[in-house]
Amino acid sequence: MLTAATEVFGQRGYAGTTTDQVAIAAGVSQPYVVRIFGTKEKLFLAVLERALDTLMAAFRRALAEVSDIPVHHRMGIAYADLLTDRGLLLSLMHGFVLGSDPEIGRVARAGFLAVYAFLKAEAGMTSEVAGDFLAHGMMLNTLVGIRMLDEYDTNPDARELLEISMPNKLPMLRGRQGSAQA
Amino acid sequence: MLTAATEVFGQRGYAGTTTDQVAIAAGVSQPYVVRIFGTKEKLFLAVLERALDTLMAAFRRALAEVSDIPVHHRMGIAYADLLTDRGLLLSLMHGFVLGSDPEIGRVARAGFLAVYAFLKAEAGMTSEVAGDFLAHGMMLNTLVGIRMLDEYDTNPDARELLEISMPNKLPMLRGRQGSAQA
DNA sequence: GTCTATAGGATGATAGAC
DNA sequence: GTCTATCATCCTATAGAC
Repeated sequence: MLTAATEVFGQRGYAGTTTDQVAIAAGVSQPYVVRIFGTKEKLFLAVLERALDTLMAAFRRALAEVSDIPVHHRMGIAYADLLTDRGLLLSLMHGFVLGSDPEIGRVARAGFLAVYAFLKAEAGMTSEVAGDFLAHGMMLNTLVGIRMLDEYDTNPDARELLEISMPNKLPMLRGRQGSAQA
Repeated sequence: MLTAATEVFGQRGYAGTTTDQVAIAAGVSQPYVVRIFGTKEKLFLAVLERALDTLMAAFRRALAEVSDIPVHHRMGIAYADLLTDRGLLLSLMHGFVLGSDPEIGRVARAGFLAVYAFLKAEAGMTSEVAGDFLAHGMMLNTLVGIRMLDEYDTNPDARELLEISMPNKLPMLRGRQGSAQA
């Protein structure tokens, strides 16, 4: 049910999603969704928290890996791999731009800062490198959210932008165009 | 009325904004807002188009300037200056993550690609530099949307992140904390 | 645990007066 | 041009049965 909610919220945003859409995606009744999570807002907060936990776990795993690929690059791959968890990065992104909402904003800021702190303290990045890393993460989120993949075949600039922003990830993503989306 | 709508949409997003909130912000009646723009969606599209026009105009102006500051840097300043137009960058950002909506997605993708094309063709950036430029733009949008400024005084990481991402812009922004937001 | 039925409130849009 | 009144729909949440 959380994963179903993640997918729908990722696609339509917090306000744009109805508890009924989540219920249908999860194969349960609408009142049951509300019964389990209390309110729609609590459901979204649960989605955000699971997304942040998943993200941090992926980063820790990438950091612990023994490999000759530089840490910085491994973390980028780990981030892009999260695209397979449909709606996860986009739900986060929707949370990030809703900072004006008291509860959502609090969780979003705390999560964002936790990632930044992790990149510096544990992954050993400088402030500048961590900032660049996050910037490219936000770019990737945006490209997915804006569905730039839809223009891959028809617009050379779109293709170029995608290839710059997520090399190695495109074959996987292009295999599932048209459907729900990441 | 468009500027009022821009501010509200920037803060609450497309679905999270009611035509009544826009009407109040503009000092008119709710039916009048609908009467003028036809539908809420058309209103949002008008906001997006104005934002994109304003953005491109700012870039062209920065490009035409005679200065010893490198073009690349001038464009960054021009972008950050758009923060004074409340809600403009955030309305754009909300549009960007709604790529799944047929109409909004179409306008958002076209606008994003137009900016990318401009950066390469007219500002003379390489694909990589243009990609980096856009990435940092998305980062700035995110930091504003998440209201990272609210943590400036209490969280050293937040402060650091803001200073990395928008040097020279903080004094201006900090002068209007707590109110609506950019 | 999960459903059906439904209340209660908001919201986008229309009609029509001034 | 702009408003008041209002409808119809949608949506979150609750009540209560199985």
